[in-house]
Amino acid sequence: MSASTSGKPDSKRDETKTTNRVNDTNKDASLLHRLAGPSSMKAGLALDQLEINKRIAEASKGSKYYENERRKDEELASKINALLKQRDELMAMADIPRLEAVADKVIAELEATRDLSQYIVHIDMDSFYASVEMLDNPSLVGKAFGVGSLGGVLSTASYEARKLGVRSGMAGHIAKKLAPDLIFVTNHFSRYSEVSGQVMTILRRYDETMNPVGVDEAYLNITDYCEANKITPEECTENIRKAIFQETKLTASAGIAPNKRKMLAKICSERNKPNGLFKLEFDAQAIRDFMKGLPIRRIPGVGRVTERLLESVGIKTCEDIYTQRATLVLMDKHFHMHDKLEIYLGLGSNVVRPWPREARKSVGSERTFHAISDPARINEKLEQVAKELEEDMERLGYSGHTVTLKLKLDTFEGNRAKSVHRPIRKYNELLSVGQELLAHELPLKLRLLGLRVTNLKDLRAQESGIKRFFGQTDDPNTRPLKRRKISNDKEVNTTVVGSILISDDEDDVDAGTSRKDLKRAATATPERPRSQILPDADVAPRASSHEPMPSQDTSPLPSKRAKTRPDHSSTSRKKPDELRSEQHICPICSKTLQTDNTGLNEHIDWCLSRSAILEASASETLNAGHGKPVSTQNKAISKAGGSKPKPKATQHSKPDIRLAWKQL
DNA sequence: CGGATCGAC
DNA sequence: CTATGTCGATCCG
Ligand SMILES: Nc1ncnc2c1ncn2[C@H]1C[C@H](O)[C@@H](COP(=O)(O)OP(=O)(O)OP(=O)(O)O)O1
Ligand SMILES: [Mg+2]
Ligand SMILES: [Mg+2]
Repeated sequence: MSASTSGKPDSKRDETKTTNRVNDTNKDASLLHRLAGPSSMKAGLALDQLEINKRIAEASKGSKYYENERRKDEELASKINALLKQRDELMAMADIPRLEAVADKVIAELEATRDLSQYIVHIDMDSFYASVEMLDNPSLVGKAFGVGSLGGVLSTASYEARKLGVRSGMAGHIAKKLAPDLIFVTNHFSRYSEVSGQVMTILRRYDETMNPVGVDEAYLNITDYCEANKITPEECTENIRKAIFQETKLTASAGIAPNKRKMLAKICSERNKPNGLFKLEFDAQAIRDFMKGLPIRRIPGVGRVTERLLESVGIKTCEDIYTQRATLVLMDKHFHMHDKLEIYLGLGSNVVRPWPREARKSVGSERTFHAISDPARINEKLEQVAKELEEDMERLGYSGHTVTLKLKLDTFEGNRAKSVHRPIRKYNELLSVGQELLAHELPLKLRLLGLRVTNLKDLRAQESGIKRFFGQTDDPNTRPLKRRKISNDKEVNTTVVGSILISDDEDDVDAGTSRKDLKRAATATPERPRSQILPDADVAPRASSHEPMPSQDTSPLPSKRAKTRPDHSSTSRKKPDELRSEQHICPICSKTLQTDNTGLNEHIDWCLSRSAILEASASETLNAGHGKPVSTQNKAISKAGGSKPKPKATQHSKPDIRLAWKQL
């Protein structure tokens, strides 16, 4: 049961299966597994993994961090026990063949939606931060080093260091135990940002709508490019990798597949990590075979906790998803059958597009320091955080309406957060709100303080409708972007009449600007009392304009793209891609529904139990309107009275008791 | 809607 | 002795 909120060392990536098998049921083994995360790469390492885990456990023992992890691990374990108990009860009564039939039907329908027409490429730079560091300091080449600090956490590590078990997210001192000769190199975020900009610029040449994900990776749809230039996807991708290498001297790995996120292309790019390419065969059967052997943990979105949950019901590889489909149907609420079946089939979205500014939902800043309880000193930390946050908000061009305070006790546990509403923009506002929230919690010993603003207002967005004289501070290609919900604000135009607008703007990435910042050190040592003046430390993960990219594909924006992708759009229209918009097709009864997600789920629940009860035969006939055009889509502008305008039908909070009774 | 969890880079 | 920072999604009540 590995778990824990705080980031564990990067695991994922491991082939040589999870060695321990005998100890697997052992509590210690699970905790150990979580602390370390499977690592190892190719063969060779398998043997060492147990030893590595052991050393990590030894080094961790006794620390508060470790104790907190252990606590979480136990919580998860009991959660799983409860889940299994429920499953056993349900399975005892269930008509398994029927449940499997339900899943099989969904599988058949999903298979029918498979779209192999697009060439989606995922590009990911190799050990990015580490590679940039080697670029700037060639003497590091061939050495085992980590980027970060002893006493801090590592952002990443060189491949030589990885061979010894060192990973992203690993505490420096733990890494040192694994690799006594490990070299520590400090982060240079603005450099990474700069290089990232170069890479992204190259990628855009192959696909304007290229979709960056973080600083070192991106998705591209090269279908048009290949067509126009009469080259194969492999050639195109190799050209891309060559261009990146020639222009930046860095290597990247790539994956080519018919869909991206959550699936194939991304998985393929990791297939042969160091400087390689992997293209999946564009054939339904080949894809299904490819998926079969994959450990579910390799699926983006499946982390330690989910892995544990699935493993508890016998699902370790994607093939097991099929074997255990009855359980998935039965406990859909917990296991999301639909998503899992898509994974089993290797299906996924093939929509690639950049992230619009309006998609940002929050801006925050937080900081870890050696635990303190003195209110005055805590307040200083709050001031720092507030100041940094104001700078970021200014730089990014947002103001916000709600602020939440984040705290972490010296025990690592009990992260707590509160929030307040009120228009926020400047430092003093952030600080005073933060102080209010903090005061309410105070007698505490803290190791972290953070502030985050949500309910953002985009200060650079063209004024809704009428005024938009000011230069385009945004994407040069933005056209008549879809208007959002106009200002439904009650509060009339905040301060800032046009004047202040466009303060600095500078545009996207702060491209190597004269950033003399010496601010927070993400991966660096947590707060060095005195001295510690790293004149260079440009440390600070800049949140460049575009970078987040949630799994959701069905994003708002209408496609304004001039270039058209042949079928693509029409093809994918076949199925509701993911299921988020408004129209859905029930996977059980195939009816088209006009409803939101929860409405759809409710319908499916109803539909499942219905069809089970009434024998498959009658399935078609009865379908009283469910999934009806879902009531009013009230935008709920009325916050005045009881904000409960929605009748919200009966909520069967009953978990999975749907198909509980067996057929009779 | 706020808070806690999970996941990712 | 020692364990980051930033952000999105989802579920629960
Ligand atoms: N947990 C983390 N905390 C802070 N920074 C991180 C973390 N994980 C990754 N990063 C940063 C450093 C990485 O170089 C960069 C890109 O991540 P990622 O692509 O996952 O690994 P990587 O590029 O270092 O190695 P790989 O060759 O496996 O891709 O993001
Ligand atoms: Mg990478
Ligand atoms: Mg990456």
